[in-house]
Amino acid sequence: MAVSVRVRIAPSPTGFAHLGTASTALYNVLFARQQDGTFVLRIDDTDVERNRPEYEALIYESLHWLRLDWDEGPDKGGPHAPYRQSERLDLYKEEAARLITERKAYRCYCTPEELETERRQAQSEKRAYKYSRRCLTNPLEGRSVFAVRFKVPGGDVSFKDMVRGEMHFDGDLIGDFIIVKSDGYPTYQFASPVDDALMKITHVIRGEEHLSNTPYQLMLVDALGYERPRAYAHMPLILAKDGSKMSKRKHPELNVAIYREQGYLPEALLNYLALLGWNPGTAQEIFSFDDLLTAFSFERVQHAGARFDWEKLNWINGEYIRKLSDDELASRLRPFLPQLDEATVKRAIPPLRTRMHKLAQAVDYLDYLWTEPAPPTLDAETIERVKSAINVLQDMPWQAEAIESALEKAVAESGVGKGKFYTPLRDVLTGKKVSLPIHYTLELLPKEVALQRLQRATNVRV
RNA sequence: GGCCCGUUCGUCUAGUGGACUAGGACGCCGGCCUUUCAAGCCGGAGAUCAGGGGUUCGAAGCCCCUACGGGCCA
Repeated sequence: MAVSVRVRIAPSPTGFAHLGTASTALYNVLFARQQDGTFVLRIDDTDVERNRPEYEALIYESLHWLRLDWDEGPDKGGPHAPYRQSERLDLYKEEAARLITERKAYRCYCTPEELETERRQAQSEKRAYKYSRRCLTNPLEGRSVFAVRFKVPGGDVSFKDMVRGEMHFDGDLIGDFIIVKSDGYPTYQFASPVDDALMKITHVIRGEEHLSNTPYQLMLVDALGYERPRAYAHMPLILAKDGSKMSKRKHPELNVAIYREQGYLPEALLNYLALLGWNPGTAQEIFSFDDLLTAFSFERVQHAGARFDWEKLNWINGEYIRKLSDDELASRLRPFLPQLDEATVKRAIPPLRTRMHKLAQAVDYLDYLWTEPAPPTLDAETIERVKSAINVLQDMPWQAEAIESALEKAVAESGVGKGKFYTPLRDVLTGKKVSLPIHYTLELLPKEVALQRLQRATNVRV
């Protein structure tokens, strides 16, 4: 009987929730659900300098928003608790001690300066640098500060990558590396495979930046006598628009929170993320989560990094917005329009829905409802037209279609085209060049307010 | 410096040796619709498949080299 699949993500709480975390989480969740497996959230918070508990909360928040829920984690518990690496330090120490007794690791008392010298020496001789093993072969006396190094066994290290196929690395090229730093904290290279093994992770799905770390971790897994994960999957990186690596400072799109703030729908973001680096081999572009569940496979994942493109995301998001029911759209819009009551938001939806690629744009179309625009200066001719509009609107049921036909009559009588007639009205009502169709612009405003804005405009002469 | 991964329209990509005059999507351009802006519909431009050498009757796809980009280790 096959052991059930267990996957995990292990984000570090070092700042805002990262887009890469969302992307990796998506692939993990898809695989877990496809395999009827378990998705684990582990917090990698061993970097005491940079980690903060409030950042951990941001990770939860973003994953919840995207509905990428986990089965085990620090907040949920589970059979392999604790799920925070900072609470597992004793464990890493024990395992490191075990390796030392078994002579698979050793204490290294070299100072950073000494190591730097070694490294430079190697470089000047045009040799690939590997630690000299001085502390193994010729231990120093009288020092107390040490790190723990893994005694790399070397040899061929192979593993299965679900994206790239069979991978081979030459372990002889890898020098003895540090697994416990001089401050007593484990390195990523050590804590990660230890936890994966102890948490019975069967498939490691992570970003491509970890591909070359894999042989390090595998040798450690073997040395510790653990079972290796059944397979890995190294996902292509998300790159900036110019193909460079994204940085927190220069690329706000790394922060998952901004998508919510700007009115991207979580399901649309997920759809876009799935398409960055993966494709189904068909013409389909829009995928619900369930669609992804049936269509996704690692064989169809791209091997090269993909650039992030706002335009395509905007299009996908617009597609999702247009597909939402009126009620659903209204409720999603509410946080963006606290100034408006529910009924008004609902009435705004029909003309609004095709005009947004993100929800925050509703504000641009509707803020005239709570912000009085500056009255424009009109010429005498235009004022006459505004007056005729007032005239025809005055005894009118305040309803879009009725307004439209009334206005059309006024346009016909004015002898000018709709454009010439409506543009000043739009300006008077909203102060903008772009708005919803004029009859909706009017209808959404309370009748007295609309008439009063029009009236006021007729008083300002050139 | 060593090792690893990559390179098809501006972008995401299809492509697994003949169906490739290299297909789709976003974006762009033009038209229709139209009171503005969108949406929608119709049409168009856009890729000597990073470069070179091989293998083959035949290469975007296989092999080698080079260039460039990215990652990891230090």
